[in-house]
Amino acid sequence: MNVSEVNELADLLKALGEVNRLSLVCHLCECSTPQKAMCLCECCNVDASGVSRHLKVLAQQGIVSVEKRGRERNYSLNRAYVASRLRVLADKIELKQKPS
Amino acid sequence: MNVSEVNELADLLKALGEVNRLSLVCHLCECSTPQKAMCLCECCNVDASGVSRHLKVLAQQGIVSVEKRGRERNYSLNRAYVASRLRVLADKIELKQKPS
DNA sequence: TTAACATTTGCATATTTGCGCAATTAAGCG
DNA sequence: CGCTTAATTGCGCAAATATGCAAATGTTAA
Repeated sequence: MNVSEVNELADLLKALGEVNRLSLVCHLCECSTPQKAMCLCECCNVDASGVSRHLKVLAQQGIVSVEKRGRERNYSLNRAYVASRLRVLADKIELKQKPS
Repeated sequence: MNVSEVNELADLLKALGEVNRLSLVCHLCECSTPQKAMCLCECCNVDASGVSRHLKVLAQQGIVSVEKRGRERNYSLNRAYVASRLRVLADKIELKQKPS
């Protein structure tokens, strides 16, 4: 794992490693349909602008996807991507990584 | 997943989500034997005190274990623990969590 | 066009975090 | 006992981060 890979992974983990952002992720995790940002305000202790900023960070890391619908935006969790990144690290740590 | 579980997990991810700490983890990952802290200085761009502090954070989160040997301390990665925590999250995200 | 609504952005602030340096503790060795 | 080495801790600083409020943006609907 080279330097830039470590950097990228650290960015992903850092994005997940903030309580309110992780709360957002966990909330989205339990939703089968994309969620409005306003609706997501309830699951963490920040106002709308804070949620907006957190969701932006999550989107930049590819953790969530945004879909514009009129004046609202619907967010959904990129389940496969996030899970795969976490498993790659878990496998590496347990020396189970696939041969390259 | 309740509030305190989210908090704990966020702390773990935050500990992993810093480049130098993740570098330390990745380095330890490739070592079959415990490593001296001094030896670990080389894999990240901080001095001994910085490494010490980073290792402390990792130890507090249970990511690494310390073993005193005379005046030096040997660190090793808690592979099973870290991997399992990452997989639990991955499973949750992909809706594959075990029934409780 | 005006009003209402959803979201984002600018700004100021408070807190956290990472860092190096120097001092300190702790252990081995002459 | 001094001297060296390994590691930690206190301190101060700079940079990053999270937050709320208010203003701005964009969109729908009356």
